[in-house]
Amino acid sequence: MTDPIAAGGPAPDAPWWVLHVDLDQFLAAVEVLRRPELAGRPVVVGGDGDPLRARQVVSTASYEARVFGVHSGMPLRSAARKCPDAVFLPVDRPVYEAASEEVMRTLRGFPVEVEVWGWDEAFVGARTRDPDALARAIRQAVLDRTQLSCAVGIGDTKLTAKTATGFAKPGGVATLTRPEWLTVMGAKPTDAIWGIGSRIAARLHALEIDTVAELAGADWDRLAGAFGPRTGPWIASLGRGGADTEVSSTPWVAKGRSRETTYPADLVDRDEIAAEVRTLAEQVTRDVVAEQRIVTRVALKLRTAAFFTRTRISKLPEPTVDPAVVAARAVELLEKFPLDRPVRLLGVRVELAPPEEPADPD
DNA sequence: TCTGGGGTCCTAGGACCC
DNA sequence: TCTGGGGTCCTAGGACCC
Repeated sequence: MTDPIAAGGPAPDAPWWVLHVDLDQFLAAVEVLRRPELAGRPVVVGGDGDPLRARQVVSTASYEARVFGVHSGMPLRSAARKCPDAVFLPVDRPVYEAASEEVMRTLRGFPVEVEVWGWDEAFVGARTRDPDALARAIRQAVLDRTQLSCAVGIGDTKLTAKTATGFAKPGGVATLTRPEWLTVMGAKPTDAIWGIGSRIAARLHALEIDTVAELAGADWDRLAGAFGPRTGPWIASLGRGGADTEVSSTPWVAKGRSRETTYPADLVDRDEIAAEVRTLAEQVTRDVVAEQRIVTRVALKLRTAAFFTRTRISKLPEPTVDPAVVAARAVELLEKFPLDRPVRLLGVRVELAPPEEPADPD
């Protein structure tokens, strides 16, 4: 029952632990909170909430909906087919942002480092002799303050902590450390590792590396040769439970911002395409100017009806905050595309100058 | 199942300069 | 003058994640 952190603050000479906090079915849970009558019902959040409209996908499904095989990334129409009785709701970003902020504030109430990883996730770093008590205290505090349930993974690296969370879901606490890593993960396929997706798994397979244990035993130079000087060693370290133990409360600073739209019907008219590009460019510029940031590069993304995606990017002669300048450059980039195919998606991304250092008062 | 939107980091290759 | 090597900047694309 002793909880050195909750009871007496941080323990400077205690071991460093990495905790991973992951909110359960976050979007759906927030929606149920604001509409208590939905409790216990299958809830699907995605797109504009219209399950009949094409080209929209599920953002989050409640556990009641997951039972029917509904999961994130699935087209909304498929979800509707699998679970016709589900309640379909539109994505409401400001509400999730506010709920997320409340959760993160709760975490920061502990004497720990808090590194936010999106709306529904954070890493927590702490020196403590009782990480399990800390994890349970965090879970309880989040539940008390926000009525939201989370799972907490405890580890000695970000990777082990994140992996432990998978075993803790929903709403529990689990621990995994590097000494136990191979016992628990060794027999699993390489893409069970956070950071290794289907493409890298396929390339590893070509090297006759199929399991986590095989990856752990793989030759580093061979991996560096196959994947490059940074990616190779990084993949090798993942096979052993990862090496990243750093958790930092330093606020995240965006390097870029983007706005993109998949259109319900393909665009074919050049002027219409240009007008949409202009709109996206002006929007994203307003977004970043509101955050007092300055645009240095402009990228245009275009996806055809056949799902062929290409990007063109260019650096501005000088940084700008002028939506018209960004829009003009984005439209210029459009000329680099043949525009001989129907367009399904357009996106404008801006890259940003590092924020100004706060002025020295002296 | 016809496939969203918003991010990050890494690699590779060409241009250009010394 | 027919040929090298290194460094930096820039763009395109790949891969991953939530």
